[in-house]
Amino acid sequence: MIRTNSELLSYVSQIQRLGKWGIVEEEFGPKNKIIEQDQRYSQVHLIKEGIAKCYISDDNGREFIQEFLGAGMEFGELEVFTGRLSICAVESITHLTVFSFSYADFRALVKTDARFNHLVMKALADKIRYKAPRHSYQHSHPIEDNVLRLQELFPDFARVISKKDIANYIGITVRSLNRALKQLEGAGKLK
Amino acid sequence: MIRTNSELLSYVSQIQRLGKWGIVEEEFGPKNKIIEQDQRYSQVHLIKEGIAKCYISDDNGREFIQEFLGAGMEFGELEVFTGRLSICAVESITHLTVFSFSYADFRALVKTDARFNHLVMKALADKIRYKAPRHSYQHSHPIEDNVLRLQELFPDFARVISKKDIANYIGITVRSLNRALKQLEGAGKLK
DNA sequence: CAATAAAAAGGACATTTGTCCTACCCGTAA
DNA sequence: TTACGGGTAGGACAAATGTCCTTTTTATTG
Repeated sequence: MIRTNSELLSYVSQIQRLGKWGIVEEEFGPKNKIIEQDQRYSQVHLIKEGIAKCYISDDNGREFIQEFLGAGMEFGELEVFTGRLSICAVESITHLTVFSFSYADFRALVKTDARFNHLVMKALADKIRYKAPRHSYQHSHPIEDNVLRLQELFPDFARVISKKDIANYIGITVRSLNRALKQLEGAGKLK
Repeated sequence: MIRTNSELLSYVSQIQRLGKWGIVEEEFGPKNKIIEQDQRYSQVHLIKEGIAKCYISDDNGREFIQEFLGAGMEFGELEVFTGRLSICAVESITHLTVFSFSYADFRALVKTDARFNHLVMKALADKIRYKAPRHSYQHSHPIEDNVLRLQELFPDFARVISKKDIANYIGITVRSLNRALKQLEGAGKLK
């Protein structure tokens, strides 16, 4: 449920320690909007520590959470390749420490460092291969199944992530989430 | 709605004409299952001509269409990077002509040809940036809006793609699709 | 051509889910 | 302290959507 990428994180930490590139460390408190939707930026970020959410808001003001990002996950990297505006907003949930690259450095690394290139490519592929089955599952299974699934993947999700975020992640309303939780409690399948 | 990538197609055509790599051309009739879900393969494909669908089937036998693939779209490439089983099945809709690479050649090209590397990276990024807003839109808009949207993106979708596939693409049943179409006809918003 | 299968259309009903609303608890700022 | 906002919880109702089924149309193939 909360995605991570330890291989990428440790490699980037290593690069950063060398000091050859302008990779800086930044800190954010909780509930900090780091990236807004439909904007242009010039930095790529990689989470060193903490949890953030990446979400799309639609015209009706609803939020649809794409991913919860944990250690080693990048964001803002798509735009380097597509040259277009950001599609997701990213907001810290817990306190967050990130590495930040300029587009120029990120591009240069991708071009000259084969291992970095490969890890970034793999990270993109992983984002795709993770998203598809999740949406498919959500679509074709009742809410209760989805909740149980979360519980398996991340036993104490309820203690870290708000109900609202969980609902937006599953793509339902808080009301429906509560109904499902009630249902599961009654059946003794929860907690 | 039907994704394409002319830049990648023309570059691969060019590479193939050089004959330095073992890129072969293959043909498939309509309704041919080229890739099955949860299998291991050793080839990457790129569509030269025709339309295919890429879909996930869930445990209940329902299909959820991820993308309609047109000229220049790759499939089977994720597994080169992730080393895992296929997540989607791919089936031709029309007659299909594809270029096929062995994993070895694909990997070698990614490693040695900077332009190819960049185009593949961009193609991955595009797959991500395309998928997210679509699912978000589908989720938070009534079916009618989704149908109208398809109509805009691809005016005569109904003549090429079956109702079942369209419904599976939007993530609804055929019954609901018919209801929406009826609704729109009545309001004079269709055709 | 006839036979059969697959796709399309839609009625009737049940269920799920969303919308709207009210209430409660808790932490914080005035 | 009091007032307020945010998160949580759940009742009542309406609307959207799925399920199941029947009929018609269109395409395929022996």
